[in-house]
Amino acid sequence: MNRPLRADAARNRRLLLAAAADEFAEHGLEASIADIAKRAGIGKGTVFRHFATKEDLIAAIVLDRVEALIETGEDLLRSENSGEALLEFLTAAAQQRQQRDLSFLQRASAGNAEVSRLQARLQETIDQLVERAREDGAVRDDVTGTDLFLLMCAPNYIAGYAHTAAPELWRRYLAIIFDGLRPEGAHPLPHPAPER
Amino acid sequence: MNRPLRADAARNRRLLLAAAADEFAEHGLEASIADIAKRAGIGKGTVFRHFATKEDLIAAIVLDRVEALIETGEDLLRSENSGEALLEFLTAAAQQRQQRDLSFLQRASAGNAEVSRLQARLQETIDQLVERAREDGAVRDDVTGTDLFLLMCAPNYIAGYAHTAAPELWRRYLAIIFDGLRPEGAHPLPHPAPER
DNA sequence: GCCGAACCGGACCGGGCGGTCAACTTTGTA
DNA sequence: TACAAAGTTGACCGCCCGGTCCGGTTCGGC
Repeated sequence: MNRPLRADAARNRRLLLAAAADEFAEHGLEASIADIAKRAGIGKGTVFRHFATKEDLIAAIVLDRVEALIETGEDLLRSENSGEALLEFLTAAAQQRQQRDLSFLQRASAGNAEVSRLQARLQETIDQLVERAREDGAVRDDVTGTDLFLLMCAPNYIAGYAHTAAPELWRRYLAIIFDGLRPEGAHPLPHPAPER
Repeated sequence: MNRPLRADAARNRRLLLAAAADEFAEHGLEASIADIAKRAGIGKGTVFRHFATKEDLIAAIVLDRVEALIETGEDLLRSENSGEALLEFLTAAAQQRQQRDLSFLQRASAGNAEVSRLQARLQETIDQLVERAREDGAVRDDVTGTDLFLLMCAPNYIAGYAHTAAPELWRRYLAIIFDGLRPEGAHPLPHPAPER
């Protein structure tokens, strides 16, 4: 068991994670460790003390965000209207991404075991959200939790091209996609749902 | 006016473009010029003779693909069923992307003037495709050509996570999104369509 | 078949990157 | 307050990348 971090180390860790998120959001995956350190106001060596490699740093950021999403999902699981809840979850996910688009980090940390573990938990939460909505007839019955896990980030991706001009544009595409998920007017799907 | 390329230069140019597309598809934007040259069976210097910078090479690849899409769109503009035509166009776009996902190149070459020009032409083609479908009542009347321009690539993005396991999965999400574009069961959209 | 222009290739350059390390500073505990 | 452990730092390393350059090769008009 590792003892708690020293006060200064804990502070630096927080600064570092925040600065890294900002820097990645601005410059993409190519953001350099040196720039991140400078932004956090710490030395480059300190970065590597906290995270052995750049990949570890990325994984830590992703972990934070996935965790937040799981919490939101679990809260919504306790709400009344299951259809609303699902839509709200998607909205929350999109909002997180809109604030700072770090989707590429998710892809970059795909191999990480910890990230996979937590993402599986997120997947489970989404499964329940969808199952509930489906039973209530709020979404068509041929969509699965895995579908929603994949669809989740699409609105931001679509709106990404006009990000600065219309930062809330993702709402439009979320609505279109959600209409496609409704039972009314649904056409049979040409491809089976993906396995895990 | 530049005279035609010498026979060997023309051949190398073709080899180079093909190899670059493959290499980018496999290794992403970070694919190195040296590797591309090796794959094409030519020297590194030759790459830079054909394209002054890496960005120029990327733009050339993107240009080829956008051109192909414009042609497909213009053909479909002459078909009978406007709704089918739109769906077919989206299918063609997705298929191109599924073969080799080079969406990141599109983003990387966003600044290029030539690319912008051709993309504007593609946009026009899509506008007409959508307008026709809308008049026929095949799609809801609050979606625009710009919407479809943005939505076009979403199915591949969504299916990208399971690319090798289910290469045709994009068809599923294209169908869901297209259901969302239909007039039946459409709910009002919470955000106006983007301008150009 | 000759010859100049076009083309090819790979050694080379400067720069920036991720990551290391050893000297130094801060922390917190006894 | 004394001191060992934990944390910090930035100069430094090796590597690889995009891009240059020039001696050698190939093409094609005459």
